[in-house]
Amino acid sequence: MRIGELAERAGTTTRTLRYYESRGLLPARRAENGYRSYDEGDLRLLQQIRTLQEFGFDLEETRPFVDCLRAGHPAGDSCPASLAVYRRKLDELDALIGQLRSVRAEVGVQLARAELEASPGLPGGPAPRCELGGQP
Amino acid sequence: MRIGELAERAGTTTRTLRYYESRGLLPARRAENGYRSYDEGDLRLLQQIRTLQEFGFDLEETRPFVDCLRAGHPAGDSCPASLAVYRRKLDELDALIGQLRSVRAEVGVQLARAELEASPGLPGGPAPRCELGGQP
DNA sequence: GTATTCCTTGACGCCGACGTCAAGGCAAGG
DNA sequence: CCTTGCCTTGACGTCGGCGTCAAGGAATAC
Repeated sequence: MRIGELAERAGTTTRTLRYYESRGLLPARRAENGYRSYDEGDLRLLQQIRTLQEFGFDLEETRPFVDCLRAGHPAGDSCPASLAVYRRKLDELDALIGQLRSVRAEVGVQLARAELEASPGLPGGPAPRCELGGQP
Repeated sequence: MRIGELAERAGTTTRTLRYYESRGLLPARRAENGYRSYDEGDLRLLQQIRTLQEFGFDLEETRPFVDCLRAGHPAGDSCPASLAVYRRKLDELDALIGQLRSVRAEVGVQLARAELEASPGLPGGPAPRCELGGQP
């Protein structure tokens, strides 16, 4: 099949496929007229790449999976190098999620504090007195 | 004070300050010789920007806080526009954290499955038979 | 004077994963 | 023949937040 059909079947664009090829990730055979030519195996490679990309993997991180498939293994993650990428990604995700939760908590605190300071007294009720060390 | 001192006191670089000025975020008065001139108020504005940046706010998102401070309010988040940014950021963080947790779970599942398929039998023990529908 | 250090503006570089436009080739249909 | 639609390579643009270099002016120390 040609590049347009492969792109459509994988839900991506021809530009993306040429980009992958330029990165050495998905090289293509050539027809006599110079057109790129792909087969079902290439579609599987491409689907592997796209799946990992959707998970937020860098292109370079998908390379072990692609190499693994091309080496004849049944799945992209049948090779130790792919498992190593999985594990590294899990660590990255844990670290990132931890940071984001920390930031979320801090922003939440700031919002609560700012809202309190912005409402010195609500209509219909007395404002709570929350000064420190107070026995009035 | 001049740009170098302000940058150092805020823990950033002169390039960054000129960039902020180019974005209209932190304009500077000029001394007679053309040098940028800042005061303690500018340091406070800059600290506000830097704090939010460390939280992952875009530069544009810090603008309401800076405007609020410049309008004479005691804190950058004393204004409704700043609170709105806080709330929007909280929503963004919640969404992002949710996505990342989902991805983390999925990657974890893939890793576990791939590890299982990679170890058809451990040395020292019989491999667990987990085929479907089996009464041997 | 001169050496040093600060300051100025301007402009290009970077990163990742492509988007977009340009100029042209090739195949098929009418 | 002409049009349409696919394909080719090449090259520049995008986004954010600066880094880095270049060429030159200004203030201070010696």
